[in-house]
Amino acid sequence: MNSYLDDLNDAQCEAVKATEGPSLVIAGAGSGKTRVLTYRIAHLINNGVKAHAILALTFTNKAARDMKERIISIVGPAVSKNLWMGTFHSKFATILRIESSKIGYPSNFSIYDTADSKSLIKQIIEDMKLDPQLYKVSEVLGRISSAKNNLVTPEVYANDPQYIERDRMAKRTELAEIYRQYTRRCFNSGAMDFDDLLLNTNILFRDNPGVLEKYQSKFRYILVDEYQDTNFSQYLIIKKLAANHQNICVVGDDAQSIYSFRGAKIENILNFKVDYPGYQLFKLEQNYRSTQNIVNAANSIIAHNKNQIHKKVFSKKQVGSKIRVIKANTDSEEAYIVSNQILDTQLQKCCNFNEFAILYRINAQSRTFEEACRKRNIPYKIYGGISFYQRKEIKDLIAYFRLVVNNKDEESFRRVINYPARGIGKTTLSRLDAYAYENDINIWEIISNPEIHNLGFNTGTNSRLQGFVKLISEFSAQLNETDAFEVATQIATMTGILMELHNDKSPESLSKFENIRELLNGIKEFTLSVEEPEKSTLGKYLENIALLTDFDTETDDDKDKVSLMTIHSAKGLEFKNVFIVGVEENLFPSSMSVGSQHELEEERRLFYVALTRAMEDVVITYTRSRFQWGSQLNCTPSRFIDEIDDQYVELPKEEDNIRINENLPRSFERERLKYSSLSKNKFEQAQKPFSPAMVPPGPEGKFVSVKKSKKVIMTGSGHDSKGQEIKAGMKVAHEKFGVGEVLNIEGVHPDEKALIFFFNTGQKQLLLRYAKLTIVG
DNA sequence: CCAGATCATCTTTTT
DNA sequence: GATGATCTGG
Repeated sequence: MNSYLDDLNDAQCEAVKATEGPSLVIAGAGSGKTRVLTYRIAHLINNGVKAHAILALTFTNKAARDMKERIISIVGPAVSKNLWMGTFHSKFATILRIESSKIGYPSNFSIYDTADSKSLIKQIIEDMKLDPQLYKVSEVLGRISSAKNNLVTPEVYANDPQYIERDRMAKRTELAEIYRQYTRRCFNSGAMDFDDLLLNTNILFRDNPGVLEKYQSKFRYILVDEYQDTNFSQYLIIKKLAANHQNICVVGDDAQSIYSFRGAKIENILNFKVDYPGYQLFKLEQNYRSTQNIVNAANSIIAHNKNQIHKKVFSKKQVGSKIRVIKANTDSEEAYIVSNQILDTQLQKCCNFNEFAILYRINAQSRTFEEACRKRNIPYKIYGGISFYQRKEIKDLIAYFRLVVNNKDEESFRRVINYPARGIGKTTLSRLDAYAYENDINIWEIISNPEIHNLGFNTGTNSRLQGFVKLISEFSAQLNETDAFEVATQIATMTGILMELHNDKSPESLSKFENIRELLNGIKEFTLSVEEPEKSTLGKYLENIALLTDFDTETDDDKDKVSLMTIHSAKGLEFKNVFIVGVEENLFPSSMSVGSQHELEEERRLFYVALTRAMEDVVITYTRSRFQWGSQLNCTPSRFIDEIDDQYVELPKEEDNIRINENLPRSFERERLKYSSLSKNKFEQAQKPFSPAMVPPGPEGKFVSVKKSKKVIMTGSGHDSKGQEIKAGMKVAHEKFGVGEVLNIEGVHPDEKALIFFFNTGQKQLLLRYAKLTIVG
C-alpha cells in the first residue's frame, strides 16, 4: 500500500480511506485531524480525483496554507495546483466575484471589515436621528450579524414576529430599519461585509439553481475542518453543495467549540447523523501532542461540562510534569514572572523562543507582557489585536486603493475625502449625504455628475470636489494597464500622503512613513509573485489582502519569537511551553459569561483549548489585582483552576508571594549583568526595541515638558516642583507625574535604578534637578 | 476648517 | 491607557 498511509494509526487510516459518502470525524485535541484531512486529500488525488474537484474549507488562511504545503509535499505541486482550499470567506468570495452579476453586484465589490461596518452603522444611526445610547453600534452590528448568519434578510427580519417582539421589548424598534438601511447602503456602495460573503452565497445558490448545479457537479469531494464552528449560513452552503454526490467529510471536536458568539452552532456536528443518514463515524482519541498529565488535566476540566459527545482522549507520551499555578500580586508582576520563567526555561531546556506561547483571554492583556518582554530583550510577536492592515495610515492608503478600484465604496470615500486635508468638511459631506439618501444613489454618482446633481455648492467647494473626482478617476483609468505597485506608489505620492508624513519629523510620522513603505514593498512583492500580468492589478491585490490576518503576514524575522495571542487565535496551534495568564474570575471566565450555563461551558471549552495547546509544560498564572481602565481591580483565582483534578496540578503555596526574588537565579543574574552598571550606553542598548529618542537632560531647575503618552526614564535622583526628592528607586505615584513604575532590579544601588513615568493625560510639566531623563517613544 | 486640548467611553473572543 | 467625540480659539 502507499507509503504515506503508514504514517497513520488505524483510526486515522480508516478515516482517510473512506472517501465515498458522508463521513464524520470526531477528533480530540492533538489527535491528528489536520493530518487526516491532508492525507485524505492526497489520497483522493492519488486515486485519480482531479484537484479542482475538491473543495476543502478551513477557518483560517494559515490552516489552509499549511495543509496545502503538506499536500504538495506528498503528491507534488503539479497535480495539487487547482485545489480549492481556503477559508469559507475567501473561497466563497471568489465564487461571488465570478457570479456577481447574478445578484446585482459588481465583480470588484469591496469587502467591508468590522471597522467599516461599524462606521457605516454609526452613520446610519446619526442619519436616522436615533439615540446613540440606546442604539449602540457594536450591539446593532451584533444583531445584524446574527440575523445574517441565520439567513434572515431585512425583509424577513421586518416581518418576523420573534425579532420584532424582541426589539420591542428592548425598546429598539428601529433595528429592522437600521438593518434595511445598512443593507441598502452596502449594496449601493458595491460592498459586502464578512457575513454577506456567506449570506450572498446562499442567496446566489437559492435564486440561481443553474449556478448551484454548476458548483455541485464541480466539487465532487467536500472537506470541512473545524465543523463545530460553522454557523447556519456556512452549514447550509455546504449542505447544498454536497446534496447530490454526498461525498462530504467533516472534521471537528465538540469540546473545542468556542465561536458560538459569532453564530457557530455546536448542533451542526451533533446533527450530522440526521442530515446524512448513511454516514460513517470515525473517532480519533489518541493525543499525540501532549503529555499524559496535560491530557488528563484537560479531560478533568471538560468533564464539568454537561453538553458533550462522549470520547476518551488519551496520551501515550511520557507522564510529564504537573501543571504549575503561579500567583502574582499585580498584573505587571505577573508579566515579570512569566518573562523570567521564559528565560529560565529557555536555558534549562535549551528551547527556542518560538517554543513558548503566552495565551490570554482578551487582547488588552497583551500590553504588560509586551513590556516585560521588551525589558528583558525577549523577542516576541503579538498576534491579533491591531494588525498591520488595521493601522490608521495603512487603512487610509488602502481606502484610496479601494476607492480607486470601486468608486462607489462609500466607507473608503468617507475616509479619504478630506485626508490629506483638502477643505471638504462636515457641512459639505452631510449635504451630499442627505442628497444621496433622498435619491437613493451613491455619493460618487452625485459628485462625478455635477451637471445632473446640482447641489448649489459655492465655486470653491465645487472645484475641490471636482479635483477629487479627477484625481481618483485618473487612477481608476490606469488600473488595467498598470500593475498594482505602480498605481499604489502613484496614489501614495500624488495624494500627498507620503509628503505629509515625510515633512513631519515626529517619531510617530516616521513610523507611519516606514509602515507605508512596508505596505508598498508588500505590493511590489505581490506583483513579482504573480505569473500572469493581468493578475497583478491593484484590484487583485485588494482581493488578496481583504481577508488576511496577522498570521498570514509572517516573515522570517518572526521565526524565533515568543507568541502572544488570545486563546481563540491559538486554536489549531501547538507549543512546547504554554503560559495561560490572567486565569481569574470575571476575566476567564469572562464576566459576560458567568451568568449563563451555556456561555460558561463555552468558556470552559476555551480553557480546554488553552491547556491542550501545550506539548510539555503548562504554567497558569493569576494575579490578586490588575489595572483596568487605569484603575486597580481586585481579582480572585478562576474556578477553572479548582476544577482541574488535584493530582495534575501544583498549586502556589501561601509564601510563594516572594517567589520572584528567590527562585530565579539565572534570569536574575542576566538582569543584573544587563542593568547593574547602568551606564547610559548599556541602558540604551537594553532599551533598544523602544528606539529611544534622546532628549537633552532636563537642565537644572528648569521645566521639561513632556507630551502625552510618552514614557520618561529617569536615572539618578531629582526633585519635583514642590521640592520633594525623588529617587529613581522609589515607587512614585504623584498627581503630577502619573504613575511611576520602578524597574525592579535587585542588587543595584537605589540611585541607579531606573524609574519610568507614564504620562496619561494631556501635557505635563516636570521639574527635576540632577536627574538624567530619557524620553522614550 | 483646523489643530490642539479635554471629555467620555470602553473590553470579550474573529473571518 | 487609548481611542474617538466634542469643544475652543485661531
